Amino acid sequence: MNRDAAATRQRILNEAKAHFARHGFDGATVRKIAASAGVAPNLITRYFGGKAGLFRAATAVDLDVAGVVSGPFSSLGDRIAAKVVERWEAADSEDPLLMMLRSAGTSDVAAAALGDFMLQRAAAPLSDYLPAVTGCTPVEAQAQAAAVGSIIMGAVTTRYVLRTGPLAAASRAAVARWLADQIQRLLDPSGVVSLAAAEGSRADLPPVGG
Amino acid sequence: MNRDAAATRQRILNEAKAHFARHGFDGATVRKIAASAGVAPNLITRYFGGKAGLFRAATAVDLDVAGVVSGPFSSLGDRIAAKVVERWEAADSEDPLLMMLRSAGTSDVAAAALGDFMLQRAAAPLSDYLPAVTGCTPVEAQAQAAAVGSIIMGAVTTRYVLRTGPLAAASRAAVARWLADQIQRLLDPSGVVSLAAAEGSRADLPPVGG
DNA sequence: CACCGATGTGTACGGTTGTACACTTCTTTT
DNA sequence: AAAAGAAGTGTACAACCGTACACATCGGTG
Repeated sequence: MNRDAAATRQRILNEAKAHFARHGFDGATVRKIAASAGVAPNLITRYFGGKAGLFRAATAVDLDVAGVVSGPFSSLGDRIAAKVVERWEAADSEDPLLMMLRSAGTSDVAAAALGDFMLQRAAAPLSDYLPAVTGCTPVEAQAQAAAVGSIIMGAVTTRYVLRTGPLAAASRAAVARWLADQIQRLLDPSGVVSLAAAEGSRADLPPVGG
Repeated sequence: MNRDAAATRQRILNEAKAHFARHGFDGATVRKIAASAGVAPNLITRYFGGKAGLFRAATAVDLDVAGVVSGPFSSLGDRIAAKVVERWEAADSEDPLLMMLRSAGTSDVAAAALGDFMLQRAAAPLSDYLPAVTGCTPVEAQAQAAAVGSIIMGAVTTRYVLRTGPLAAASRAAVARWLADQIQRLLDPSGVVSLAAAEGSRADLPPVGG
C-alpha cells in the first residue's frame, strides 16, 4: 500500500464527516473515526491539530445560494425548496450542515459555525436579492430572509434529526412541494413585518458549554 | 440540616434542569449536577435510576397549547407568538424545551422526547383546531401545523441556541410581532399544500448514536 | 431509651476519552 | 546504495465518565 499523506488526510476527513454527521461533535470520537479510516488515532492530532481542528476542517460548507436565488420571483420558493431537499436528501448524509445542526446544541464551535453560515452564506444572498424584486426595504428583506431560514432549519431538524411526524413520513417530492409553498407564503411582499434591532440588550443566556 | 428526601430530590431536579439546559444531555455530568445540589453523585442513581432517568424527569414539559390555540382565527398567530416568546424569554432558561432542543442532535432519548412533544403536544391541538375554523381538511391542517412548528423551532434555535443575526438582536416585542406575522402567513387557508405520506419508504438515515 | 429503616456519603471500579511520546517503516533524495 | 525525512504505529497517561457497593448517620417509632 502506497504511502500518501494527502490521500490519508482525505480519508480521515471523509470518515470524520460521516461520524460528525451521525453523532455530532461530542458523540463522535477520534478513535472511531481513525478506526473507520484504517489509521491510528493520533494521526488526527498530527494532521488536524486535534478533534476541534478536524471538526473545523470537516465543516467546510460548499453551497451556492446566490445561484439558487437568482431567477423569477414567482418560483423562488420552488428553487429554494428544491435545493434544500436535494441537499438534505443526499444519500451519504455526511453533510457539513447536518454536522453543525446536530452539534450546535452542545458545542460552541458548531453553534458559531452554523450561525455564521446561516447569516452570511444563506440569508445574505436572499436579503440582497429581495428589495430589487419586491420593492421592500433592506430591513424588511432581512426579516423575511430570517423567516425563510427559520422554517428551513425547523423543517430540516424535524425531518432529519427528530425524524417524526408528517414531515419525516412524507416523500421527498411532497416535502419539496410543501416547503416551496411555505417559503413563497413567507416571501409574499404584502404587509411585511420587519425585525427592528433591540434598543436595550435582552437578558443574555449563558453561552453553551463544550 | 433536616433530612428531607423530597426536598433533596427536588434540589437535584432543579440543578439538573439548569445543567441540561446549558450543556445538553451529553455535556452535562451527573457529578457536576450532584455537586451543584450539594449531594453525592450516586444519589442521582438512587432517586432517578441514572442519568437518563434524571433527564426524563427533568424534561417534563408543562405547556397548555390547546388553551392558546382556542380563540379567534384572525389573531391566532399573535397568541401563538406571544406564548412562544413569553416561554422562551423566561429568565431562568432552565426550560425543558431548551434542554431537549440542545440535546436532540446528539441523543436519541432527547430527540424522541422532543419529537413526541412537537407532534402530540404542540402540533396536534393546532391541527385539531384548524379544520373547524378555516374549513381545510385534517391532512391540510397537519401540513400547516408542521409549518408553524417548523418556523417556531427554527426561530427559537436561531435566537436561543445560535444567538446570531437579526432574530437574536431584536427585542422580544419585535420578535413577537415578527413571529405572529409569519405564523399568520403560514396559516392562510388559501391554496394549502398538504404533506402526502410517503408511498415508498425514503432512504433512511441511521439513528443518532448516544 | 433502643431500635431500625430511611437518607446520605466515601470509595472504588471498569470503561472511555483525547492526545503526547517514542518508535518503526516506507519513500525519496543525494 | 546510503542517508534523511516523511508517514504511520503502539503504548501509555491523566482525566473524566456513570454507577455499584459497603458504610455512616440521622429521625421517627416501638
